[in-house]
Amino acid sequence: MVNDDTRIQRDRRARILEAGLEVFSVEGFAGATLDGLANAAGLSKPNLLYYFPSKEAVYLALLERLLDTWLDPLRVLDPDGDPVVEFLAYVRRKLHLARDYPRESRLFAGEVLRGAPVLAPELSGDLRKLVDAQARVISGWMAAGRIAPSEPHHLIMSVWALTQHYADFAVQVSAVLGDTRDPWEEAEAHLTTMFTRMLTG
Amino acid sequence: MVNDDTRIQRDRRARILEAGLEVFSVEGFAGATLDGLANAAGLSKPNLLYYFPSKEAVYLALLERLLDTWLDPLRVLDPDGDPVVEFLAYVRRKLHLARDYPRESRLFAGEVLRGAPVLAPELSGDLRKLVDAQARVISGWMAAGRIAPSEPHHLIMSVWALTQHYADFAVQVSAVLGDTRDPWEEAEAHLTTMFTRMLTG
DNA sequence: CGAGTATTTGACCGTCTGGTCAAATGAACG
DNA sequence: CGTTCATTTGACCAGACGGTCAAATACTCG
Repeated sequence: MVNDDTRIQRDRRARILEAGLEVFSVEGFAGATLDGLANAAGLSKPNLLYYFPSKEAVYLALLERLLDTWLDPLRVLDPDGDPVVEFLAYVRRKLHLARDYPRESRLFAGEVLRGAPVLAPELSGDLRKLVDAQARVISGWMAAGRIAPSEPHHLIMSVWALTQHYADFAVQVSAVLGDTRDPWEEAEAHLTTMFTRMLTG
Repeated sequence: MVNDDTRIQRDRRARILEAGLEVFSVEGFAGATLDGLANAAGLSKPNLLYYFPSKEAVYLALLERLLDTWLDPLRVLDPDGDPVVEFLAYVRRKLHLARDYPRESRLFAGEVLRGAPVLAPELSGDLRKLVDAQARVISGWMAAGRIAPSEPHHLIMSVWALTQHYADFAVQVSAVLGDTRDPWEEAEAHLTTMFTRMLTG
């Protein structure tokens, strides 16, 4: 049969990856167990291993998929648009990404925290190229006097640091703000203010 | 003998905590092993357990000690000083803390990432009080028109997010900046610029 | 239906891990 | 020196963990 990917295979793999996201993002790679993974996926352990050869394979597949979903919305920075509008749109996109995909954010954070044993090559490869490209656009804006000068790479990293913080340190954010407030809504206002001032000098 | 803590006990406990910091900050609680811990401390496993009853006890002792060293330099915000100078000094203090104690920073980050199973009470207790106090000082400055208005809690969290980022995501920072640059020096300049603009509107 | 393949599972295994224990060693002191 | 207490250790254990395997079950299609 030429059919290489049956409906059931797609379904099981998807469920395993979903479960993996849930488990790895909370327990970390070391803390997660095959039993827990299988349980969260609603499968028996050997059944899970029928679809992925090992725990590490699930983790790898997850990280691989992550980088796509994660970096893709960040590629668009139109050099010809209004710099402040463009940049603020970028900030909002990144913030919404953290808000809507907190597990992905934490999974990524956990990897990098441990020294990125798996993701290191991607970081100094694809990621760096992406940042360099955006830094060039921003540099252009600054050179043209359209936004206040600053260090573009650090500016971009500031966006990451600030947006991811709300996802990765959600517990701390809630503890500090209290339960009655909406961190994400406030974050959007705050970051808008902050980066507007940063860019307009 | 009235002496309840011999020289050798202090030494061993200190070595264990030092080893724990090294190991837990890289491997996380789940990833760390007693053997690895004992090895890093230069002790045999049962010998380590002679000083701490369990792996968790080492972790707990570490987190407990952490909060002191970690939050203490952040208490000083003089309401009567120059707001921008005061706040920038705060930022620098926090940045140097992250630079000089990256393992502590990562240990803390790992805890909070996993939902702060241990530290949660402290976060909504001591930490929140500390932040509230500082937020009040900042609010006062804003009300007096001495700095541009913004949300004080988020302003403070921005400092944390940005400074810790350079320690917790050091691998990513290096990957993005390349090996020839000095992240910490650049970070200090960048954060000075950023928060100056933020505060002066 | 029946043959053949895809999927699922219970039982099992070797290894690692956190932790125990009794015995050995070392230090202090009269 | 001998006694006493603190420290250290090799040997050990029970449970968890990652992973295997052969057998059972479900599914597909002629």
